[in-house]
Amino acid sequence: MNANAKSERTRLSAEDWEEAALRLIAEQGVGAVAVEALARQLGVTKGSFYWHFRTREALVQASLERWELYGEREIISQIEAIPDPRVRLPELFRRVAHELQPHRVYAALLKALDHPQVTPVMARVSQRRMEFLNTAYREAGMPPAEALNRARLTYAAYVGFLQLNFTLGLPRITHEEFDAYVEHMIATLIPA
Amino acid sequence: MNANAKSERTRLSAEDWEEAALRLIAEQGVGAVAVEALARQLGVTKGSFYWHFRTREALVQASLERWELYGEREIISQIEAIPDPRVRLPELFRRVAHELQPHRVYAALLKALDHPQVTPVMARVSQRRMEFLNTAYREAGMPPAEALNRARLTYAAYVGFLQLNFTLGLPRITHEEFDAYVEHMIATLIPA
DNA sequence: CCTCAAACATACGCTCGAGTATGGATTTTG
DNA sequence: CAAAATCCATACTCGAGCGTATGTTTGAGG
Repeated sequence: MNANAKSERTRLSAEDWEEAALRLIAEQGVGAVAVEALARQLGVTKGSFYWHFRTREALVQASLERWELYGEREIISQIEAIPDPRVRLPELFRRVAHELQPHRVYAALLKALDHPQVTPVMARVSQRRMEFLNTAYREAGMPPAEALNRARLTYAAYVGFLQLNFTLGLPRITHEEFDAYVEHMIATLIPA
Repeated sequence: MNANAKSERTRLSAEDWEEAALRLIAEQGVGAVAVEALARQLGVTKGSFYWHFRTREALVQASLERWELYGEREIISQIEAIPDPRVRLPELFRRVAHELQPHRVYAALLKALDHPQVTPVMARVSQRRMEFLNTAYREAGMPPAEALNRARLTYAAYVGFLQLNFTLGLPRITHEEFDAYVEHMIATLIPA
């Protein structure tokens, strides 16, 4: 798709820095985004960075905005294409469960919720997703008041699972056990 | 119970430093534990600190061990005193929901799960709590395989709620709405 | 091929926080 | 009360990381 880590492209653009920063965020968190470290990883020096960005803060900001803008839509639009509302939620659960890769950034940002640049982004993204769940539950036939709470509960379970499994690696779970867990979630949280 | 923040005790002990560190962790996270900042808060200088601890890492370690050791037992022992297993879980949910203060440290540590000193502590604590939930569900009459998954789901919901509400402050929820949410959790996650 | 702006390198200054060295003050104890 | 142990202050070093200043390369258009 584009240049890899080391010395394929001769000149870099601001977008290259932003994507590299996002990779670093996904792997080591927001705090690990250091200018000189990124420069080494891209095969250049600070001199390059400070041409593209005014400050380190600006890079983080641009990366987060980029993530919020381009890193979402896919799954939601796929789910919205499913005609029967009652099939949507189980399908959503299963797909999210088997594509944990794109959630690496989200999991990393969860650990930086107090960061002033991260907070508003995560507030917007989480809010949107919960509202999506909310309408999905209502369209599946659940009364509004209950649907809202169920959406909150579902999303909390998602967030908690990310934390416990992704970062902590707990519980040590096999592939089959995981599938059983997902089905248990579906049976418990989605009305028949 | 003991000396407060500023200048009541003339001499300090290692425990004083550990408790001060835990307060700081609860309020600003593990990353905010800085030696000189803590010293100012306690009304002394670094010279004092490095008599009690060999390094900053040692303080963090001691604080975490202290938290793991003394900071738990209360709620669990209270719940275990309830005779009827079917009443335990709803009671647990309600008490946990209305005593969010002692969970500040846990919520802060969730944001530092990648920290090498935090990881093992959180793994142990979370594992213990999930096993407690597991047996509670089994004693309430749930089949073992289902009970384990339900325990995972419940604890994930707890963790996720901490993150979304505590740190992010989302969703903006009133006291009454919160109670309704807790009852919804009980109705959804606990078998009749 | 020449030029000029974009893209990068090099070398610096600055701040912040951890850790050390050493001496002074304050208890505790024989 | 003297001495020894405990507790703390002051004054440093040192490395990491951000940002700046200024010179150097590269490549696309005239």
